[in-house]
Amino acid sequence: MKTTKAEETRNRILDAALELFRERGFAETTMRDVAVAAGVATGAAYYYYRSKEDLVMAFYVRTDQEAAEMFAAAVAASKKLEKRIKGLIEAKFAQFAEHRALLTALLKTGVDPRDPLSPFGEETRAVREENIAWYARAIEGSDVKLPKDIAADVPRLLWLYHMGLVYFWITDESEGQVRTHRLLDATVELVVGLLKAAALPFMGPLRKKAVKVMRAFE
Amino acid sequence: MKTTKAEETRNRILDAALELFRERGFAETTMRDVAVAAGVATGAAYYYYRSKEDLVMAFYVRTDQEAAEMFAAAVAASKKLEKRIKGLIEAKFAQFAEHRALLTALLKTGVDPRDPLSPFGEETRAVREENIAWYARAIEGSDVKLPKDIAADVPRLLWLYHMGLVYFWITDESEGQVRTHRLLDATVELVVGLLKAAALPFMGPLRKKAVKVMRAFE
DNA sequence: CTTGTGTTTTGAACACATTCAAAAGTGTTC
DNA sequence: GAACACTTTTGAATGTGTTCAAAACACAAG
Repeated sequence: MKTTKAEETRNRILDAALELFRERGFAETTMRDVAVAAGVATGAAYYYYRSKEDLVMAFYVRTDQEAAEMFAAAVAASKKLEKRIKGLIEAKFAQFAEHRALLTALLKTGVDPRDPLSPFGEETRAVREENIAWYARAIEGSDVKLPKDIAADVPRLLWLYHMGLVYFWITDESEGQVRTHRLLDATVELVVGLLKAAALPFMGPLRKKAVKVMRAFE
Repeated sequence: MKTTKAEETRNRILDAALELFRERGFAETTMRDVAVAAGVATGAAYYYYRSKEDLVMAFYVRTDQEAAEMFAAAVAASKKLEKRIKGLIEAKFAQFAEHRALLTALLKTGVDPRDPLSPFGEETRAVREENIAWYARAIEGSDVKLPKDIAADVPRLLWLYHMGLVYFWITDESEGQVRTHRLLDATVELVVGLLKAAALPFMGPLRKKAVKVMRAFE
């Protein structure tokens, strides 16, 4: 738990930023505000973070890592893949609930895959792979047995599915994000149903076609 | 074809902007550059366009409208739905090819549905509905008969599918966007196959489930 | 013509993210 | 403890999207 002085400053800046972002909103908070609140000069914020959005990314990474126990609990809670996936995604929502709106800032830069903060880019590989690994664990020992030819790809696909829901959630202004939860309920059923159906003997050709699509994605 | 003086100025600004965007890139072009190139004061650009991105949107709308004949040709070219959809999407790519990179600017603001320039928002309804209508026309008189319960939703879903491909295309840096074309080939087959399968008698329950999902989307 | 009203155009001013050169601090080597 | 190198901190300067109050213009009504 030893934090050097620099670490301490770094955290102070992030904490100050988050507090202001939550109170006032991302766009309404200036980097000067953040610096003042953290008790440092404006330039200091840029010594530790590349951009205003980078602050949000730091928050995202930190929060996502802190969620590890909740993810583990979600997987442990049931043998049913459907429940596990729902659990994982709901855990993520719960974790980020307080700062939901803030994440739109990440969306804006993130849609461009060339942006360092893109969820598909090189820089975010570590978090991404960690997240994908959770879906691999969810499948392992669940009630769904995957055919060999698609097994390697499915965790990545589930991650993609989860990203879609996260996007929907971030932009969902309905009370308590009910709409997202309804969508989750409906689609998770569909997705797992599809995975189960994929194992049926006569589904071989269709799987081949699907695998071909995934290869195009790379 | 009468263009008032104001119209003329408006167009001059957009044309100057596009020229610069193509030569130099969106981020690298300043609004001052645009104004100078168009022979007006900086403020004039903002009299006609709300923002720098709004220039791109104006270009998008204009180009999309100009594509009407190509869309019509794509639908007329075949009775096979698969070919028609491919044709529509390829027509769009062809039309925007020269300014592909430019559209990332729209992505950035567009991911936020609250943004006026979002493809899902109120302001863009007209273009969106026009685009959706093309998919309705593609289905009409094609080799695919849709079940009543989903018929109304399918054009909108195809539009969504096409948006996904457009997103992929915009961000696809492969030579001539081959990867997107491969993805298009592979998925359009899958999509149409799915629509055909949906008509089979025993698919009723699954369709019901799918419709439920669409309702959650609203 | 003159006046008045609405439209178009102007360019300076503003706000804010980001950069940068210089200063201050910290620690290490002799 | 002096000299050096490296890290951290500073705050002024820069660049650019956007706003705005004032001018210039267009044109209708009297």
